Amino acid sequence: MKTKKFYVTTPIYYPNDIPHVGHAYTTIVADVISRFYRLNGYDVFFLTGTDEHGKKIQEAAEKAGKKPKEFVDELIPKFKDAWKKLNINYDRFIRTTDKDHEKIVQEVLQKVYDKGDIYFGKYEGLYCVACERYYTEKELENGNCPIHKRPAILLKEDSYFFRLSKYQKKLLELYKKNPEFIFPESRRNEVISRVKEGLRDFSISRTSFDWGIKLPFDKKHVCYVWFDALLNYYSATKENGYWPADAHLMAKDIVWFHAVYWPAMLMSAGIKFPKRLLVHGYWTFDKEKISKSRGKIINVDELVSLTKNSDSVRYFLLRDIVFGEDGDFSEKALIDRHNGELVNKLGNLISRVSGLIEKYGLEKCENLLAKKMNIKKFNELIKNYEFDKALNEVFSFIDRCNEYVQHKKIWETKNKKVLYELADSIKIIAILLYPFIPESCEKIAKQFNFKINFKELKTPLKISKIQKGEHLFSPVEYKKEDKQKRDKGLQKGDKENLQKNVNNEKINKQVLIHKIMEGIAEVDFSDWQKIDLRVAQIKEVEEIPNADKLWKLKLDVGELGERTICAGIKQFYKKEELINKKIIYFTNLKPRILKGVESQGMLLAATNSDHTKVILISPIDNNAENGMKIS
RNA sequence: AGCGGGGUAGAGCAGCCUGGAGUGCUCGUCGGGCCCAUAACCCGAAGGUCGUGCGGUUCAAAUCCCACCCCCGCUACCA
Repeated sequence: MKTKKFYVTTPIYYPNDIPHVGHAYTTIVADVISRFYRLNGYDVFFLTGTDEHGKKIQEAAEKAGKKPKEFVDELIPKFKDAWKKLNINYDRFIRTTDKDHEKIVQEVLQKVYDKGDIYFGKYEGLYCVACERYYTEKELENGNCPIHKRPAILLKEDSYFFRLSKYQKKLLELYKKNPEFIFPESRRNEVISRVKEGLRDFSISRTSFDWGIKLPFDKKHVCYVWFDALLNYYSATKENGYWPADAHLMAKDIVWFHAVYWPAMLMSAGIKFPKRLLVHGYWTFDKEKISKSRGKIINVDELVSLTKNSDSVRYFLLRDIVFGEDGDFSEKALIDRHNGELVNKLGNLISRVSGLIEKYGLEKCENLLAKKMNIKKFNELIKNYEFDKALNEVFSFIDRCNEYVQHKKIWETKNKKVLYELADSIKIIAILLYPFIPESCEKIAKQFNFKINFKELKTPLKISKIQKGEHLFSPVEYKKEDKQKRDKGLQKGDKENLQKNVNNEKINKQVLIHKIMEGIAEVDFSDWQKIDLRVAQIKEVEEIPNADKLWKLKLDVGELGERTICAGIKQFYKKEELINKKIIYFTNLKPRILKGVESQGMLLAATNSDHTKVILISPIDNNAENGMKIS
């Protein structure tokens, strides 16, 4: 009989990152899944790795005075060490610089090119001349380069594009036919509704740097990010037969690429799709977004050092949140679970039972206690990725065991049969928990003399000499009183008290709302001063593809030069009506990209409540000069 | 602005899809028990207008529908 295969992946990580709680979570989940399926007799292949190409790496390497390959070679151990610390048992660590990967990427590129799904065009992006690089809207600060504080300009570059737009229908069919393709469902719905809005072709090559895989049909170009990166999943298993993947693990930020780009690429190349994308949320740290710049990053070393136990970290991350949703990591939360659940419940149970057995011994009997553990339910929960609930099942069984010791008063009765039931139950607990906390479970197995596999679950534990041994987990003291946190708590409490007082005094809610509204509506003069309004003249009016409400306007703002904005007035004003008109322009509104065009501010217009009427505001006197300030 | 997620006891959550007494979990608080165990473990108690609407559907709403308020996230050629 052929054993069933199971192939699970993590995303490949950017090697210049420090492995932090987010990376750790994804990778641990993949490890838990792979260990679980292995225990169940599947032939598992577990892939992780790094994404090593691209301009950023090239630049970082130059800065360090190294060749890119040399540079990344030095970064890889950081990830491998992190995974070792967390007991991640992967089968291959793929690097996009691996020769077999590069070869396969080129093969696929050629296939897709031959099919006519790649065409030559121009890439347009926001470019800082001083840095000689493109920035994304997010990276820019008010449209300015974060380093040079000067505006980024729109620049064009030769590039090859992948015809993503061609695959809209086929993708929608894929989602419809395979509802399980994207998990959880909310993500699936999100993707579907966005794909329905239409797809834009995406650029797959660059000529502005050369640290990447060369396009087989044009050696001047190197393959750019996603096309190269996504293919790792396929290239790692093309030869060994594990493809298609059963589960791609990832955080929600890269769902779009995996749910849209990836299957479209595979369709084009005539390759089978992966079966499932497992999408999880973000981890915050003390309720704040994890970011390097704000110093809110918690790396794997720190993570493990908090409880000095990698199993605690693995346990915490899987137990604390519902898979798919966002979670908050805090030292206190980790330590609370470590002490409360691992030390006091599991550790203590092992300790007291092994101690009693050492003193009184065992006598075989039927394990009635085991009926309280629903193994079938546990398995179902894991197969549905409900790790928190699965762990809860085991931990309530641990509670039942602790209760059993208590109620049976073993220290008085010295009942060897009851002790046997407990020992056999501990065997069950350790086997079930093994995918989550492998190191501790192996210790238990050694202490109680059984093997960790699913067959042993049903095989009664054989009698052997059991000794008390060392503690599985040591309690950790949580010391620091975070001032900030206390302050936050106070504020929150105050707000609630206020609300309660308000209710008690039975103030008319309408009056209250009115008062609040007034408070919000009041603006300090200093707030007003932040707003820069100017007279501007409309110089050009252009269409934007696929935009039925927007005009792209070029404005002459006098001393501020020329600016481009997108204005939602297409339905109200014709081109001719706008050209050369003087308007009032809000210059320092945060720029944003609308339909692919950066809008650097907005114009002022009057509008009625349902927005069916829009009237431009214009200086009453036509000799108002461009760039004049409104104050 | 659009889309998604959330608002349940002092704190953190689950329950909602598939309606059935506010059910459950963890921490904290209070009382008791036990002495095998890592100051652990066991039993019990207090504590909630389930964001708002005396909103709608229903015999029945935390759960389904509608409106509103507040928080958080995402908005694609970015690792």
